[in-house]
Amino acid sequence: MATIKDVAKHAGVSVATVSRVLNEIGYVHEDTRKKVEAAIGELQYTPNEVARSLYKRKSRLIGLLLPDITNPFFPELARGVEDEMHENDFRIIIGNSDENIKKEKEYIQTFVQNNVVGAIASTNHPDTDTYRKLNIPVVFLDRTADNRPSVYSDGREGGRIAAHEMVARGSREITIIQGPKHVRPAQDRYQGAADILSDQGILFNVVQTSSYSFTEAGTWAKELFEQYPNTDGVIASNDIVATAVLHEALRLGKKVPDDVQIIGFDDILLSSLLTPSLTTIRQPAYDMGRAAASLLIQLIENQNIDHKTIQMPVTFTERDTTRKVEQHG
Amino acid sequence: MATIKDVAKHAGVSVATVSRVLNEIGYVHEDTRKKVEAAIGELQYTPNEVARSLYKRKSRLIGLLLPDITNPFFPELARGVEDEMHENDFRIIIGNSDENIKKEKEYIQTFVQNNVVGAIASTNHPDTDTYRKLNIPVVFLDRTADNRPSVYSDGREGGRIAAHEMVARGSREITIIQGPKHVRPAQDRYQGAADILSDQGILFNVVQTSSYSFTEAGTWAKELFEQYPNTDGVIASNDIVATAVLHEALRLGKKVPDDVQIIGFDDILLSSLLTPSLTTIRQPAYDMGRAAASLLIQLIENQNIDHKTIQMPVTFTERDTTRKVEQHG
DNA sequence: TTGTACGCGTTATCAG
DNA sequence: CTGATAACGCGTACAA
Repeated sequence: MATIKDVAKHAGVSVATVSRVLNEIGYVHEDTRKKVEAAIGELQYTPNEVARSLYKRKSRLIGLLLPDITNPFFPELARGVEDEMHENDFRIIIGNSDENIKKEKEYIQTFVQNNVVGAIASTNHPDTDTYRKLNIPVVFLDRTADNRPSVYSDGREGGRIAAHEMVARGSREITIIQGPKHVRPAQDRYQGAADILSDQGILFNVVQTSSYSFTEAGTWAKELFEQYPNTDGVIASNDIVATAVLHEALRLGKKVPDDVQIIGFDDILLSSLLTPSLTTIRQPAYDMGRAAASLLIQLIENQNIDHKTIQMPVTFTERDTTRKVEQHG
Repeated sequence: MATIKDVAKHAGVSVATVSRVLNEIGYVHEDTRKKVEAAIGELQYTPNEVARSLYKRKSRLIGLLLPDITNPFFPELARGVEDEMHENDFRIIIGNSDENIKKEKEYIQTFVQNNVVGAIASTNHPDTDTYRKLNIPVVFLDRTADNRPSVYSDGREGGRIAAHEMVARGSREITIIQGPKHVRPAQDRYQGAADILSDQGILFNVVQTSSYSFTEAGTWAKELFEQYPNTDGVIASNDIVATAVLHEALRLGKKVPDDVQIIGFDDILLSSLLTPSLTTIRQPAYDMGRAAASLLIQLIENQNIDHKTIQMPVTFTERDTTRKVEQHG
């Protein structure tokens, strides 16, 4: 790898001059600029980001911490982040936390050790010292923190919509799957749904789950129908769980949506491909990723930020696990 | 952030001594070690990886280049890489290439600018200068390169198995979906299947596709059944395409697997959840990621490598888009 | 308009 | 066993 020194020698100038043309700063004569540029071309020189980073105490790297890239929801998020960052010449160091505080802390630490200029984290523990003591901007994505920059979708509203639509379509004994207690968006969804149902005086059961793993989801789905065999509507905490419920319902010989309606959350690719295809509350995952990246960049560049918190809209995506509502005049 | 200098001052020693205890190199008196360690603890000091990287001209970072993390096959790969790397204290800079040579080159360049010690790339263009001129080890993952370190699964054998099983289950007018021309594993699968079918003198059609996007897959699926309405067996280039074919077949009122059998490739989560669930040739994606990471680490540490090329086995995963073969005595 | 020299935080060499 | 100090590649005062 050629260094700035090589370029300087090759062009017959000093490193300072090379640096000037590189960074387009200060005055440099047109002729010498040409020489330098020629040298850069010949040597195929590209600046060493590490040296830059050391000197400036900041890199062009940002850290992205996700629970598990293997969960279909997160790649969308990640891709949104990546695209926006790439367009702005930032690169990404990525890590999977498995919702494990220790791993999380470890990653955040190596992020700072590598001089990242900011981080995007999807964490359930935004209020730990890990983040509080950080002196780089952090945007919380999906999993929210009060009064901290964050991008998330309106889970509560999503829950409300789900409940509302399900009732409108005739379910009367609804079961809400509550999702992991420590996962805030899951709780928001639950709350929203529960509120509506309570308001309308409609009976509902609650099933608590503790992870998003598909195999475990199957177990809970079984329990659900054992405990509440008469459930005629299930509001799941996400599409993975909804899928497990759908499979179990079908396995039990129930007709979906006639015997039991199901509404998921997220709208991952899978959802539209199931048979019957899954009605769900869609989160704009890709756009959330982009928004988070965009917000982080603003934070990094210290621009004035109006809204440090961005809530994205959620949309009812009607498919075949819910009944059609009659079109009256 | 505390620096080594701060620690030195705090402990009343020189930076050299701190460096020694940090790196456990050379002699250092037990007492002074204690002092230094105490200082490190109090100041919560962690070494600046950037400075280290600058001096040593190598970091603890590796680059991971994937076509598109949004394609369900790649997160598995990525996770395998990440887990293995994490266990060995390497961190990952990730990039999506979209199979775009320019983007690819750009990423590789920023990888080296950041002093990565190695890279894992899933690329269709391993033979470009981008990689040839690189003086860090690169492991090619999934997409293979001759005579270069690589990890891939046996696509040819997979194709053979698919053809064999499909014939054994009675299909007589088979259509092979060939997958993008520039994607080597797709061509291997095609070749394997075509070989078997030719050998056995069985008629087959070929449909060529040019991407793995799901929406486009739908179009090809339509074309397939328009052109070859009597097809009674489809060997798809991957599970995404197979899913599109399944949907189209069902839409046309065909019975699967009675009228038409379908075999996919990869075994992504989706496949087991479809109705009917998808018979497929499974690739051990996660393990492939881990193997690639492991191989790269060996390359980095310059250990003796016996097999620079690792071919992973592929397994026939029988589900419900193929008929059951009779169990004779 | 250009060059010299220092510092970013570390490691390694070489005296002591 | 420990401490100065040069060097890694770059950017920027400051001088010329």
